[in-house]
Amino acid sequence: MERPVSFVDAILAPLNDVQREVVTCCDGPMLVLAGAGSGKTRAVTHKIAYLLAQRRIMPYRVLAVTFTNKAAGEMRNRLRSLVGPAADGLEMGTFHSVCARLLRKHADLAGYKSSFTIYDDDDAQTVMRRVVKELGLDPKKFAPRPLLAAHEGLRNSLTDPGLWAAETGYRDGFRSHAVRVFERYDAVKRGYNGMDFSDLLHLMMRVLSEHAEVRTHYNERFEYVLVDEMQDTNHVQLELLRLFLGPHMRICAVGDDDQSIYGWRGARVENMLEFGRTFPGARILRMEQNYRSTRTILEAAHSVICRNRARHEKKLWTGNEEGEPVELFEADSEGDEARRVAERVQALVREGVPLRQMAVFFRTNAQSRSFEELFGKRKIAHVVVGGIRFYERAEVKDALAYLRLLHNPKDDVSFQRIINVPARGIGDVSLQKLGAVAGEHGCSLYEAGQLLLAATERERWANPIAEAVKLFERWRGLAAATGVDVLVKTVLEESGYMGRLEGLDAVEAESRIQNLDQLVGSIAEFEGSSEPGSLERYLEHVSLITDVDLWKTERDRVPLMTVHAAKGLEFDVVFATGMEDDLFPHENHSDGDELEEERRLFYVALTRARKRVFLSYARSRMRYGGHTYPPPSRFLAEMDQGRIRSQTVPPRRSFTQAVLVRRGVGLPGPGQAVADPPVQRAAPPVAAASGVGKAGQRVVHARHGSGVVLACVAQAAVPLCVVKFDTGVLVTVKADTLTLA
DNA sequence: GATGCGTGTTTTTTT
DNA sequence: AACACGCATC
Repeated sequence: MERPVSFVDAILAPLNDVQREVVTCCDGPMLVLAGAGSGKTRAVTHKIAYLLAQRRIMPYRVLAVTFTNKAAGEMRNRLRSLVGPAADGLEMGTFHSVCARLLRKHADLAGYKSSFTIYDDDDAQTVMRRVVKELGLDPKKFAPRPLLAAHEGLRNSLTDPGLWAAETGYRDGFRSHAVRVFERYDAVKRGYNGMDFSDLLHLMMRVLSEHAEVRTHYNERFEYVLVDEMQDTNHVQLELLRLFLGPHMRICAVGDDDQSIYGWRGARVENMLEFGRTFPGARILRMEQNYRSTRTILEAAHSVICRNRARHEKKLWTGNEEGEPVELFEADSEGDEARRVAERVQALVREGVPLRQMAVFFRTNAQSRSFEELFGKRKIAHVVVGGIRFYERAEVKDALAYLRLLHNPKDDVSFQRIINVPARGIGDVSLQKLGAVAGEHGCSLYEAGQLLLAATERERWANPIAEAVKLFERWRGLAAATGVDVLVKTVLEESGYMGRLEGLDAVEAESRIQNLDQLVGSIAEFEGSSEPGSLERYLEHVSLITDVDLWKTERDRVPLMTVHAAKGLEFDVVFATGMEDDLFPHENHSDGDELEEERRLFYVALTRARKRVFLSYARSRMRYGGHTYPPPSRFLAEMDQGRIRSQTVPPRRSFTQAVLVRRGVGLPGPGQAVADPPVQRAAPPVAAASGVGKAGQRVVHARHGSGVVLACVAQAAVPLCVVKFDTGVLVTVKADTLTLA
């Protein structure tokens, strides 16, 4: 074998032919269709190294967009080992973090101050609720969640709200009211100097498109742009790419249409499929050799994904060994499922598989609980990745709200969150009055508080506020002079927040204190946190970080996560759990394009595994506060049955095949049967005069029409039923409002 | 102004 | 089952 003779040769040496082409072609637009496990991260990393070493591009002239901050971090680490400290100069991160960073410089052009706060979903809901109330709309009809979803959807797809409101079928005025809400929502946020996630993308786009000089600046600065996970970019993100590039078109996008799982968030596979039209003259390369999984796993995954209609025909191949069959087990309940998974985990540990090389996947966060409980009992070291995020815990948010307010005094959301926590005698009435003062002077609540503090005399209600502001002003001085680590500790102590928790001798207070300690610890770890002026960087960091980013892979614990969170990761052993037909595919996505997305999600789950896959489903599961008895997932039946080893004795014809036949999908090839038909045990009897009270019954409701009972609970005099109506809505209603169909 | 109870809604996935 | 909100009470 030839020895690498130069640095560039060393970059190219470990690559296969396609990868090498990806790395060395740098002149025009390029799209890489990279299958799961085909070494795309390696290709992209080496390409960046090549750009720096061979093309002599300055690091800060390269923009690399990744899907998560963790991916960016890992890429940077790998680059460090290739090119050294030059890696640190790259402009790299998620669309959101890159935009946030750049917007700090151009905030004025977007009508903001550069100290803007980034609102998470929770904060955004608070603002939305306030707006709905202010406009005098019915908060039941205009719930914050759906409004935010619609608002974000419009923005991500670059849809004009006016056109949206005028769409036929929505003449009841709901949409036009909604548009008024959106406008006010945006204005209020701006007044608070706060941005939500979609603002980061949207405002950046506006700044670039409306200010030619800014656009030209970045067109010239970014000589090369790389995008990972192109299949999960949305309309604004594509627009941002075009604006960043300008005329030169030196872009390399990497993606896999089979792994597009964020359609619900506005992601458009079309961004990838129509890449050649968007960027004329694009080279399109395919990476179809898989280095990750066994042949069995790839075959199994392919046998399911190939049933999707909306996809490019392609098939991964591998030189890896055939490996073990995919194993399937059936459990009685979610507790039983957790028990069986735990047993396998322990068996694998005895075989020498490290815990961190295994992973437990599920479709919804709620499913993590049974695993957490059981793993805890069995002393199996584990970590829940995602779910209730660390930074979303109330006490952590409180602490951060203090910091945010210190940095951005216009942030009324943070102000209201903590001004009376701990209690300082500032109630709703005082806040109303303070709000009036703020309205009079056209300033924020905190600024109004500053006015009160400065006033020579004031009414009695204003005293507690002035006192609080006085305290805050001192901390603001401290913020300018010391690091974030010292600042939080001081704030938590002097505000009495810690003291209040310590006084409360509930078990819950204990864990809150622990979380705050952890927060302080994590701040201390944050790079440069002890330098003055690091507050802004820290706040931006925490706003955009996720639990996946935070997850410390070096600790030997089994990660528990949703399949969405598992994107881009790989493990020796994967447990894909909850393979039931209302959970995975999710009941809200059981046909059409949405079903195809669920199938891709299933494909993502399987292709995370290097060596082994264990699938499991439960015959009964607690959901919506009652029992459900879902059939096994149709994906199990779609899978090449020859690749499955079932732990239960196969019957003549499997239940899953029966499901498939019933659904009119073709039977899988002649294969081994899948599993016993689940015994449809009768749900515990729930009395109802009408005879309604069992999962599975078809019922009729006066308002919603006909539907199916998913679950029943007999907690009140009249049992409650969770009904999935044919219109698609899921509602909890009293059993006596239903009649049997 | 704080606490507590009852009621209604929610749960899909996340930057 | 878990949570948020509203209302009533202390």
